Amino acid sequence: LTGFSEYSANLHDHNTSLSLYNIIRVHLNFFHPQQEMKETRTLNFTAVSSMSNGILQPQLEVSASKDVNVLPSGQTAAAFASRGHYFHEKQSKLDKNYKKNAIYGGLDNLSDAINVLTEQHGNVAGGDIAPSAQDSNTQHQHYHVYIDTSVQRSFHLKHLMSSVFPSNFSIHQFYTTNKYLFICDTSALSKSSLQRNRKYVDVQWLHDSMREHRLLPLDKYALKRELTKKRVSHNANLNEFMAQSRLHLIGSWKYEMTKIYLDHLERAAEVLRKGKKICIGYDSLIAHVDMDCFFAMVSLRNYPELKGKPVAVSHSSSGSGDISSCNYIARERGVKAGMWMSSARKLCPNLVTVPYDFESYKKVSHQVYQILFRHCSVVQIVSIDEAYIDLSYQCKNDAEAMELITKMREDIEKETQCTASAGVCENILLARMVTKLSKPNGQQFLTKGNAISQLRMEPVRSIPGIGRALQRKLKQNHNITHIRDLCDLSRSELIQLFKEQLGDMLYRTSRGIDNRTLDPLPVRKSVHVEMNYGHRYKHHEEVLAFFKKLSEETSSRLREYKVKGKQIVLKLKKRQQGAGEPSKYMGTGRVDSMSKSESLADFTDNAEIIHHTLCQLYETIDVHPTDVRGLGCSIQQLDNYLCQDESNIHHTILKYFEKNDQLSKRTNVAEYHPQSMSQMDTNVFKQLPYNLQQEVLQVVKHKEQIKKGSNAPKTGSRKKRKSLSNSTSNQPRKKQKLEAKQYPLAYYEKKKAIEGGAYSQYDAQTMQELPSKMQAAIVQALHQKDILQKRKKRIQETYEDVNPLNSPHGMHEEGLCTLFDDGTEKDLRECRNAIERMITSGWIVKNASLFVELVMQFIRAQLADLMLDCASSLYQMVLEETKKAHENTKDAYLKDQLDLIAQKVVIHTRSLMREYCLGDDLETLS
DNA sequence: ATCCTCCCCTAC
DNA sequence: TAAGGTAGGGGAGGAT
Ligand SMILES: Nc1ccn([C@H]2C[C@H](O)[C@@H](COP(=O)(O)OP(=O)(O)OP(=O)(O)O)O2)c(=O)n1
Ligand SMILES: [Mg+2]
Ligand SMILES: [Mg+2]
Repeated sequence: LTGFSEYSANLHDHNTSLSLYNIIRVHLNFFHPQQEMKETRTLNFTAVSSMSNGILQPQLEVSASKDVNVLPSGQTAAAFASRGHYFHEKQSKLDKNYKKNAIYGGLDNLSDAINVLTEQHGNVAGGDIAPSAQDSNTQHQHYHVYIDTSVQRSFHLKHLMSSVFPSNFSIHQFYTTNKYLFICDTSALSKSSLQRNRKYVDVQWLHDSMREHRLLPLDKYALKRELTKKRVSHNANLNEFMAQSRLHLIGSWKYEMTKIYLDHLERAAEVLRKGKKICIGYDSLIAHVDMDCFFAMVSLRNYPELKGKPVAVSHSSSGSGDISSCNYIARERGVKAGMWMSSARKLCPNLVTVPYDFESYKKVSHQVYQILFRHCSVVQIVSIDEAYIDLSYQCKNDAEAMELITKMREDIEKETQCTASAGVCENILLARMVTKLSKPNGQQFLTKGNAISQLRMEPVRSIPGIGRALQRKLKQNHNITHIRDLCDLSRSELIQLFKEQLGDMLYRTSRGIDNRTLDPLPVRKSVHVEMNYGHRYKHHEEVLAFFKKLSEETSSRLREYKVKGKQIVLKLKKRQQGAGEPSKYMGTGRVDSMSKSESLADFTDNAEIIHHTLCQLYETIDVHPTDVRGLGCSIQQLDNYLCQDESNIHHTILKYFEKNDQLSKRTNVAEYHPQSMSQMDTNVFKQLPYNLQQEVLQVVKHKEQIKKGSNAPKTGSRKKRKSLSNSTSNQPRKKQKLEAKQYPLAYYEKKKAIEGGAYSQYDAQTMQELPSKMQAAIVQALHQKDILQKRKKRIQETYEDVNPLNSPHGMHEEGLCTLFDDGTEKDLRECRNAIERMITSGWIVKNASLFVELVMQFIRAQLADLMLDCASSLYQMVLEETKKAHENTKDAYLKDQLDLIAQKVVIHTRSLMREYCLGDDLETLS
């Protein structure tokens, strides 16, 4: 202390040093009144007040047995250096309001470190309390107390002193928040700076305590109740909310990581594309790695003393705070993620809560992925704490796979002090389910058969894809609770009960069938920003003000992700009729969710446009501002999605104009932006000849009228909408004008009639009016678009619809898939086998049209890629196989079906050939 | 038959 | 007090 006072003299900010001196004395007296301080140790701390370079590190001869925090001095120095004349100003400011400048951290006891949180509003203080990045000049800064984790471990901050609390000052990162005591100068207390869960005490308490050499009782110094009284409404702020939201973190992490590890993931995709598996005896070897109770484990590293106790991660230690994750001791008592603290407490009264440590979650996640990428080439990022690995490309057998997994799990534990579990099996689905069986801190390889037999006993809920609702539906309607119950039903029975899609899903998952490949490079299809928390408004203006923030956030994310979108969706949650204030603090309670969307003419990432659209959409929703419980914005139809192909289509038309220079007159009518223009590209529109523009506009206006007639009284709820649209349906309907007469383009007409799809979006009359060259250009564009759509679908169907037919008979979809995936390296024999088995298994009888569709898609794909010989082989093969089967069977029905199939294939192929201008003769194909 | 809009479900 | 987000799959029902 003596040493300290000497240093004090060196501190320009005398008050800071004095206060430091005082608070340390208080603690010395209180915690160690008799203790002799013979030993001298060094306690470093930083006080940011210096004129020289912003940093002083006075040494204080008091006890500090553990390492103490040294603030990132580089940062501070830089911050101050950049300000130049700043210090002169600061000096006078400090002189003027000397009491108002400091926020100090105190000591819990002397063996703990001290973090000194100095500074007033608006300036960086040694990295400890920092305004979040952006607007450092404005009033509205966000402060986060940041404490280095190495310190946090042994650091219990007990007292925070300040005369000035930033309005959104938060100390959530500390061990437990409700112990804090804020020592404030009442005069400086602003209403907005109060945090209702804390006790506030006048600064006089400190002075008196020092005089008496002991900590005095607090009651007398407690600040008046009206000052600490709660504010009526809080209205969470979007940025602050996102900073605290665990769901925001885990929801945005996948694409964040994808961006960071793009190189690795591209290489992974390349390996998959080459398809050179080296595993023997298995179709695939897939590993799934998932961290054990991730948030809980990471947070617990800061509290080694809590080992062995039931621990949950939550913002609050009671009430309606969500549990994000909990350790396995707590799970034994039934505590689960997503549960509220109050219910968890009932199950487990001695549950301990630890606060979130978002930075560490991100850091550990990185460490884990670095380990995975270090050892593996094909990794798919699933979430903040899990990944799939395709080991088929680097392990010959399961033993090698497990050896690699062991190594990686060891590395993970060594480098992060957190454990992971892993499952290895023959496909993605089973790998994931085996992981669950192996938790916590375990690993396992199971053959497909073993995995399935073990999983039979698990509840249906353990199947990924079966959640709350489906579990309930299965139980209530069919008394199905376990996977084995699903296995008792055949595929056709399941499809009968649950329709094609769901029935098939249940069939496949219950049997452990899954032939998806890893997808390491996901393409974003939408961008969402949502906040369903903290909305309590009185006036529409407040809602609109939130839209401002919302659209800014959305726009900034779009720009960050480098995408623009065409469709803007407003999402709104409205208090349900009769629902009172929800039991979750600032929560939504019972609500009706609704959404409204608008399609723009152009791709946008512009905040104003988004804001404007949101406000417009909001007007169409009938809601009182007091009932708004959740607001969100989502952007769809992004320009990264199929963008190349779509721009090609545009280019086709634009090129036409460029080449032929037929841009005679132009108009400015493009300023007219009704909804129905959304399907058009304004750039193209602007370049159209004048008369054509007029014509297009006419059609557009007509559409508008129709829309208005039927659209006006819509509301959000499905029931209402239904009845309303019934009541409007007797109004005169469109049809009359769009009735087609005769199209000059027989080709186009036929396409539209037969194909629908891309072709049906265009108005025949308009087409008719176009110059013939342009017609040709458009038809070409339509054709391209059509192929694209088909191809997209084809990809989906290959994996979803083909699967069922291989089901109990083994994995013979491979044949079709190889042919489809890579026409040049096809194995026709396998393909032939696949077809043969489709026929012999009887599948083909029930799915004749699907089969034809499938075959035609493959042929079309080959033709589109100009793989004529490939198309020809497939065409012939199908005919041969059906013929062969026809001869070999006595089943008349099957014969009929086979005939039909062959016929259809011939017809479709012929029309395909015409489409590709390959002539009429099927022999030319060969 | 397919598109479009709105909605529900699921995983983390 | 508390921070109930994000993204994708898929279905219903009306429109085209
Ligand atoms: N409802 C949920 C589910 C998950 N998470 C977060 C916390 C989890 O730690 C993390 C990872 O989710 P997991 O499903 O992998 O769960 P854990 O890792 O916590 O436990 P397990 O050992 O079962 O994987 O995501 C969350 O905040 N809220
Ligand atoms: Mg986990
Ligand atoms: Mg996980």
